[in-house]
Amino acid sequence: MTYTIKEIANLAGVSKRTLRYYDEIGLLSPADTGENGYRYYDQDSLLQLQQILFFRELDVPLKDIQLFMSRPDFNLLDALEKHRTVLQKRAQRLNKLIDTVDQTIAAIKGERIMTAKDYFEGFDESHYEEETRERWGDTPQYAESRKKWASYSKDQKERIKAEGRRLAERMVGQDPNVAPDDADVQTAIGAYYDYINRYFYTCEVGSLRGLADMWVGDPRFASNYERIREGGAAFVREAVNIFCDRNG
Amino acid sequence: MTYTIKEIANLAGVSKRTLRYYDEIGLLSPADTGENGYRYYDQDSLLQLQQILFFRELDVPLKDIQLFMSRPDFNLLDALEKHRTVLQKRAQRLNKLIDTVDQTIAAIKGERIMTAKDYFEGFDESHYEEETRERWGDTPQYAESRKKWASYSKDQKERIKAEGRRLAERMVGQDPNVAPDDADVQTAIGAYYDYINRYFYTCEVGSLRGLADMWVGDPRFASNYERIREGGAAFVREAVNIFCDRNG
DNA sequence: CTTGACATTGACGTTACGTTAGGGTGTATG
DNA sequence: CATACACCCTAACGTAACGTCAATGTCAAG
Repeated sequence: MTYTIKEIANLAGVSKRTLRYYDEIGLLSPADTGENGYRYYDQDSLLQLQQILFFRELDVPLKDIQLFMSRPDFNLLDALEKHRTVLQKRAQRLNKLIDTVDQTIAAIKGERIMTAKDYFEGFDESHYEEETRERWGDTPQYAESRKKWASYSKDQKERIKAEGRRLAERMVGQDPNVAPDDADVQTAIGAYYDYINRYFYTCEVGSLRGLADMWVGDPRFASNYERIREGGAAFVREAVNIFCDRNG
Repeated sequence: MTYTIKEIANLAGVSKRTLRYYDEIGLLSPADTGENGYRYYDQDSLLQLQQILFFRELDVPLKDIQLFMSRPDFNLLDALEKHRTVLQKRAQRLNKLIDTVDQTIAAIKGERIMTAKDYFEGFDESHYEEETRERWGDTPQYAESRKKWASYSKDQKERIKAEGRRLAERMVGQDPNVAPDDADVQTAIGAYYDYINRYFYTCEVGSLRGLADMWVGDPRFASNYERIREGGAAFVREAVNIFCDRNG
């Protein structure tokens, strides 16, 4: 199923201009571009756009969204659960503001005394943003990947993302007959490890185990891996564990 | 009680730059400016800033905020109650988004089937903004005042607001001895009526009754009027009724 | 084969500030 | 009395995330 730009715009409730802009900055490229230059989106574009809109809703700058979603350790389920808690915080904040409205009304009617501070209860959201940043990694690794990422051009980013997809696919092997300790597979994992260190953040070999665990639950990886072999993600996890045992 | 720019910024949780900017565009001028150019704010500034922040929270453009708060029919209590309902709508919307998160998680786990539209439930807020506009008068009068307002320079706006305050004060009379049907008072009301028609929107004489009713409950007018006479707002309302009876 | 609803790429405009840069002010302290 | 230091100012440029033309190409339907 493919969608024209207007269809996806109507579905998601965003403007066509927004989608072109997201394409322009490399945040959301169409799945396919026709001979005529028309943009065509697919099912996966929809999920990506949904993620983008969740981040945007939470006031994350588009550049950061791009980084988060490109990082090797980005995980859909994890992201959704983070969105959930931040959305709840937001709802709490709105209720605080409603309280402030009520108190102000009462104060105007003379039924209540308020301090100057009370009039602004709920407005200052700085500590919520703090939490968001914390959640999305205000860690040294995050800082590092952010810095690196900022130095890449749009084309470079595009190429890095593509390379990530290519390397990820190589890890599952060429055909269903190879074993997890196959030399090619192990080499591919090493290449992926280098990829992370080169383009994102410095990490230990052991960190790969966590990533491999994630991939098992992530439909974006799973569906790709299943095309090669049944239980593709589990296979990669096994291979990664072997790699870590040998090189950790 | 006066506040320096830093004090008010800390109280409200906004930046000093924001306050300077609001001064620059004439949205919130300091109560007083020192010889040295320092901005000094007072209690009333706090209430005004709170209003601004409520509007801003609801994504109302600063230009519109300025118009709304300058209009003769702006009423604090009314505004607060409108904010309240819109804030509640927002909270509902957030809950919708949380639902969408949960559904998406369930869909990823294969526990649920979603249509393309379902993935974006809660994002499109256009109809909420519609409501906001409706509430704040997507009426011919609103359109008129908006158009007029847009044509004024910053200085003109400043002068118009000042004239409004001046005319409003004149309506309560010079001293506690004059009667509501006093010639000067009635002239002042006529001038205020002209003021509305000239600078904001075309209205019937009878519309003044509604305004006068509002003023009785509005602390900003009340406190000004009380300085001249006890029950100043009620006095003005009576005078306005007489004016409408005679000129309606 | 034209009409009308689609699509495209520039390119400039806008909002609401953030961010220096360069400099004056006010008060506490050595 | 100087000097540190925390505060204030204006002026000016920069930015994010699009909105809004303008000029042009494309495609399905009548």
